[in-house]
Amino acid sequence: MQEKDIEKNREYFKTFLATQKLRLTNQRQVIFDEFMKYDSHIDIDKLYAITKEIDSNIGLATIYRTIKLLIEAGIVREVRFGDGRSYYEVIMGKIHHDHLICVVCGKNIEFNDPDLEAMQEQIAAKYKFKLTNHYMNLFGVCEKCRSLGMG
Amino acid sequence: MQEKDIEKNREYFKTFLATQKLRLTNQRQVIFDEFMKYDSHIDIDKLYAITKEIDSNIGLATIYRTIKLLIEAGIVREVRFGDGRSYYEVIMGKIHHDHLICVVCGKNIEFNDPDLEAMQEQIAAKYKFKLTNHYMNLFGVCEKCRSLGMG
DNA sequence: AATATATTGAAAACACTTTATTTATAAAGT
DNA sequence: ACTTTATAAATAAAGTGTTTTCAATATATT
Repeated sequence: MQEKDIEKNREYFKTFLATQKLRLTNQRQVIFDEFMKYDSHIDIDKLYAITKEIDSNIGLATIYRTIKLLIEAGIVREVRFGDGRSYYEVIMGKIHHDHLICVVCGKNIEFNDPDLEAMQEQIAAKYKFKLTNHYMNLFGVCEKCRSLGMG
Repeated sequence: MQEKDIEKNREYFKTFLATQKLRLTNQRQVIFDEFMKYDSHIDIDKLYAITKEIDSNIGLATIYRTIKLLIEAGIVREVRFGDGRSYYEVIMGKIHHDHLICVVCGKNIEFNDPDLEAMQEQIAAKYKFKLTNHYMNLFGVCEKCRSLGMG
């Protein structure tokens, strides 16, 4: 993400905390910053490892709690790729994207397709739903893995 | 599902077990039958409860193990709706469907859209992926919940 | 029948996540 | 500044859902 987008999100997070009468503690700042800097979906362990390098006695529970806050604030969302783990990614200030995952090598491509987005809206409208969010994961085998005969 | 489709799947499951040198035990039969009869995504607890009524000392571990077999056989797939639980649904002998979920009341509509399926194939082709499967969940608020002012 | 193999339920182990408790920190009041 | 009060933190403990272990049992093969 661009620094100006990060800055916007930081302001939003501050406002969110303020309205909830919560504090912007140092731990929350570190977690927020490292999360925004990381430019892809990240899992708890990775985020824990990264933030622990900045502030060595940050707790795992605090990571969980802060991520929950970020989700509540609408800055972040949870995504899953079928490996049982939860991943988190920034959504605020970014255009929506879906995932295309290679089941052999695990390569994970983020893509955006406006036509697809439009079609999803149409489907929702057909069932008289007002969409709030959506997740789409396409699983397959990438070109490289196919050329290596792996599927 | 129609009984003839269930029968087909049963045959397939039997063949699958045979090729793996596994046995079609009574527990596996009961779990298979109840799963097929249930006409929507089901979670472990529910399946456990249902099968336990048929055979009162069926174990939870056996449910997990049998579901794993059914997934390996390609008869069933796991789906998740963001509530932390895993659900399972029959895919063999049914056309693919996606899910439209009301975030207020939890209503879960299964829908199939051929145009959408085609578009997914196109996207995969663009990235030179060979699709194996895909999951799409649309989250929103249904008409009823909106009319009640719940979102 | 004897032997080998697969399957089971129950319990233990496991991984991920949440909650409870005590301690530390920050804000507000004096 | 100093005390009071409230909030957040780390750590540890508890809670989930799922998988694995294990001894006992059932099924198939010789």
